[in-house]
Amino acid sequence: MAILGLLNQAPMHGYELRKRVLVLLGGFRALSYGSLYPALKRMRENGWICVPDPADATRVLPADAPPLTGKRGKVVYALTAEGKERFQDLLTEGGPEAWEDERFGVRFAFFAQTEADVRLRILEGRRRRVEERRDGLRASLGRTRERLDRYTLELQQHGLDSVDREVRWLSELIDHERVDGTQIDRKKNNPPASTS
Amino acid sequence: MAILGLLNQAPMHGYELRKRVLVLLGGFRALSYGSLYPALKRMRENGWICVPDPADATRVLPADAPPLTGKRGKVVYALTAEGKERFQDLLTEGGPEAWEDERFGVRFAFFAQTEADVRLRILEGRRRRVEERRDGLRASLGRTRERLDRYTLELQQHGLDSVDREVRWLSELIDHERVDGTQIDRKKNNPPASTS
DNA sequence: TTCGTCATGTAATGGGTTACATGATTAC
DNA sequence: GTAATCATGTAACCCATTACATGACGAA
Repeated sequence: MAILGLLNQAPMHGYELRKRVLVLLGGFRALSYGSLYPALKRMRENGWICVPDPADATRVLPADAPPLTGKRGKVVYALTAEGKERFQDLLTEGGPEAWEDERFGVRFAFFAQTEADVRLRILEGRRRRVEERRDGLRASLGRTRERLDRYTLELQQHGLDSVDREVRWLSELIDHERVDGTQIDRKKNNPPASTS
Repeated sequence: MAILGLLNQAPMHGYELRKRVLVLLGGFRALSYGSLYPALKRMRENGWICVPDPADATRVLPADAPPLTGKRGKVVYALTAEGKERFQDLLTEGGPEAWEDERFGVRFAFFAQTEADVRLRILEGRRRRVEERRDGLRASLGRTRERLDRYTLELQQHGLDSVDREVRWLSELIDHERVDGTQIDRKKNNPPASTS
């Protein structure tokens, strides 16, 4: 999704993509080349992305052509129509896939392009998820507080504080969304315009 | 390390181990069976853990024996001498392996059994690591603040706040360690007693 | 007696990383 | 000219998950 979303903003080559993904996800850790390039290959085989001919932008290089052995240059990728469609589909998903830890970050990074109702659904789902974790942690901490050594206690407490903070953050975002949402709802009586 | 450390506290069977690991790591996510049991198998082959005969605790079941097909019971694992040694070695590690994200949590969970100087080294390494991330994030945020949409900004800001909080947490722990450390150093002029 | 949870395990699969190999371009 | 970084890719590997298969035990 990160790749599709970035290519949706502008065509670019793999190396550039890698740096952008890194920033997008908060500089936590870069995608390795051994992961990035095969992914691009697969996406190309799936027809989601293509390599426009630099000499003639109306033409697209065939999917199996350009090893360009010996002299490799930059390979600029662009989204195809299917790729855009696929990205739009991902943008519409509002189920658990969108709020579990692995994807929430990427999902959130493209919130500006996500419909208001989907945003709200994801934020609420995420909050429920994090609240569950918080309650579990709180319960376990309450049960075992006496038996734990200083460090384990410290670790669990810090973990609890962290999820607590995340819940508050999400709640603020949700409140904000609700305010914006009602404002918009009052303005438009027609279905949400698909601003593609 | 989690498995070795838990078995170092008391022998137990796989299922129990799984629950304990979950609590140890802050309830984030349980180890899957497909990961746990093969790991136990490997550790047994390595001679780190063994299965004492329930009928006669002085005897140990051979490593290849107990599929017990048809009627399987609980398989209680215990650390061997080599296993304890291996765990002690892990406890002594104070390099990057100990402060990178993947291991710091587990490492910290066994701090009560870790020497004071190793603890300090790990905490300082960890802090450096998180500070680096914070500075990178801050710089990137400063550079791109104007061009970012509300949500990306919100995400990066929240990330920055999180690492900031972690740095403060680590600093408090380090201060605390330093105070305790000097107190202990004053008391004992002899090398640190190995309180095994 | 049936449902939930305890309990152990394997096989297929997926997704990532590391290490390697190559070469272009830029800055000093 | 040479070091750093840009740039693309492959192959081997590691490690975890999912899905599956089996069965014991306690409570309703």
